[in-house]
Amino acid sequence: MNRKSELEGSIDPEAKVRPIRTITDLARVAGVSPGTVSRALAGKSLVNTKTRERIQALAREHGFQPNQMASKLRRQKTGVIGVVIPLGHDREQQVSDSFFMTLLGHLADELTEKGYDIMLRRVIPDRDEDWLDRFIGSGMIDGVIVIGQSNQFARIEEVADGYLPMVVWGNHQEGQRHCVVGADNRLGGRLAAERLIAAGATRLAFFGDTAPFEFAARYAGACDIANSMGATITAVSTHLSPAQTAQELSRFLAEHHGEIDGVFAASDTIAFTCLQELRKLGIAVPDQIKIVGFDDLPIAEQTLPALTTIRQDIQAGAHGLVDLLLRRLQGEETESLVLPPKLVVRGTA
Amino acid sequence: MNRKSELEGSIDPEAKVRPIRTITDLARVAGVSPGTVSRALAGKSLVNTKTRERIQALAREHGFQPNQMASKLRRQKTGVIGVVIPLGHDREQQVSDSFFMTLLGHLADELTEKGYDIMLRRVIPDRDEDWLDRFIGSGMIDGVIVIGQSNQFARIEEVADGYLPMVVWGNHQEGQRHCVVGADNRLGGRLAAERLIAAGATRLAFFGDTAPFEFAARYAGACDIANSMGATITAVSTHLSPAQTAQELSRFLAEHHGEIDGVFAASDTIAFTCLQELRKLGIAVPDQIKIVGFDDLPIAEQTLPALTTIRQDIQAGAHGLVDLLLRRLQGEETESLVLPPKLVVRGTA
DNA sequence: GTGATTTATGCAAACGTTTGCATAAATGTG
DNA sequence: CACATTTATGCAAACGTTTGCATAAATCAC
Repeated sequence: MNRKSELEGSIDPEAKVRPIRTITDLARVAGVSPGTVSRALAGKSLVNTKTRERIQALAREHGFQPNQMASKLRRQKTGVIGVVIPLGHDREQQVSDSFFMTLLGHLADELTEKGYDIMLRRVIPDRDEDWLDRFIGSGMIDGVIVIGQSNQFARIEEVADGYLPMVVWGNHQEGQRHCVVGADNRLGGRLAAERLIAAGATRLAFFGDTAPFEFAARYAGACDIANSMGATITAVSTHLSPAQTAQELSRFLAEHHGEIDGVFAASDTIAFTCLQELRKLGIAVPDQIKIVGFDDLPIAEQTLPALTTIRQDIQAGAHGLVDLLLRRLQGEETESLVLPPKLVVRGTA
Repeated sequence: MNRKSELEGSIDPEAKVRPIRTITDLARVAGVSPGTVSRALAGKSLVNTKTRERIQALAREHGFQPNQMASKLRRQKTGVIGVVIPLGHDREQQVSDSFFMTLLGHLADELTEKGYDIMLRRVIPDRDEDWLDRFIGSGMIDGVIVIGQSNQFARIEEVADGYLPMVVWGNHQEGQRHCVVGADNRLGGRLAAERLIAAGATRLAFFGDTAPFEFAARYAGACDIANSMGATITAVSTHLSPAQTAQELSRFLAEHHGEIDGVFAASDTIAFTCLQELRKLGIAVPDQIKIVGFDDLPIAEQTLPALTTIRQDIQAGAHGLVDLLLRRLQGEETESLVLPPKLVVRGTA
């Protein structure tokens, strides 16, 4: 390839390297004004059909596209939705957590379909107070989806007061001001506890960190039922990092497995770990201890025994998040969306 | 809230709504020129320490941050890395595929740490020829990471000729021109076949779509060994969507399970499905049929029997991708990075 | 105290679009 | 054919930064 040498003397338009970097360049080539090119590429009807097509063809031929930064700056719109994953209460690995990842996948589908681009950002709120304001105020995004409230409920509430186009995945609290989409975690907790008790358990344990609101609500729901049905329940706090969780569960189960006969795991991931630790200890599931998880991840049906769990419809969740956000972008003050969780009975309870 | 009415006559600075939207606004308040504010916020040493701190404090107080679009436009740098997932050979659900999702999580970690933002884009190349050019030419990103070659090898090669800051996750072919990071898939295939044969299998099957280069290489590696060790191997093509895969495997196994005694699954996900189908059919693993997967996803150790598989170090992969990309952003013409896969023996072979 | 150097700031020109307004050309009306 | 209307284009002013260059102020050397 001796493009460079050809470049100088050449008159062959095919041979010279594309000098068309701006709309003005293209305008020169097309013999029109930049404004016309802009309108033509935007497909506006104000420009003559003939010229429009000619310009579009020219653009295609030269592989030209208008600079997005300039466009966004001028139009004060970015066409980008921020997706932010706060790692508040536990910074390890959470972004790799199956549930969030699956949700993100569906979000990508939904947003792409609506013509939006996605700016993904992980933040560690404990290290950076202004994580949300900074993202919103950056001028890079038209709206934001927050995946998980983590321990940032207060901060999110605060921001919601002055910023409409934000939707959050998480738990719905009575009277909260930010728009949230999520399963009815408390109901889910009730379903789980009901199932455990129906399967014969009376001494329950809840495995999972109760700091995040989602998990706290699940626990609260389970307590509702346990209390009203005469069962006992104790919360065993774990951390989200898989390695830590395994260790914590292992220790707890080794010492206390005789004291419980039913486990409600705050997530399927925790349930899997629990299942594995019980197997190591030689404790039979569901005979000696019953387990109910939460999420219904795809693998839930592939464990042995297959996991009984509370299903969240992730796809519906993603759809809801995007739908509400788009409406908020139009200025509508949308209500939150609470999705019904569903008990899926398999082999562990 | 009667802000509007207060706004007019009010002199109380606390009461009026923030009028500080631009650097010029802040400059007026601070009694300096916009240029100085810009320099102060950028932390440049050209500006007096005293004024710099004063301006920074002022900015913090008003919650001001410079508009990124304008900044990016002016500086001709975006600080954004594009991450694109092409869904070439199978459009269903691939973005939710555990492996890619885990990789994405680690990428997010690495890029965030280096101060880059991430623009995530899913594309369906079959519907949109120019998926890659369009992304690169959009002016929104400084560089791009392509997750998976899919069936787009040729297109990627083509783009690589004229665009340096691109790194691809995938398979390395002899003499290819684009910079790739990925496991040595062929070697991985060899390890898998060796293990199956060492465990006693002689009639092997490969489960997975052989169109993507990664998978093709895994299959080729397995063939190397099968041929040299006197075992047979046949490829059984599946599609990536889990539902389809299950159906395809189910049909194949029902009819042909007697003809094979070892399965090399192109991915752990496929291996899980296979395991499940075999269980349904009452075929013992590993006694009647042995299985080796590929990836070593976290759940691999949680199935029963735990999955024997070929491990890819995803974190190292993500690190490599980012490292190479950053070097290419500096203008360096980096070589590809081939990571060694590792056999992890568990219960299925 | 004069001139040379350093330091801190201001000025104004980009960056590449989009779009309201003005105008020229084309069409229609009587 | 003169005038009113529609249609297609051009002009130029934003959008909000950053940064090279010029200059004013402060420091220094002698």
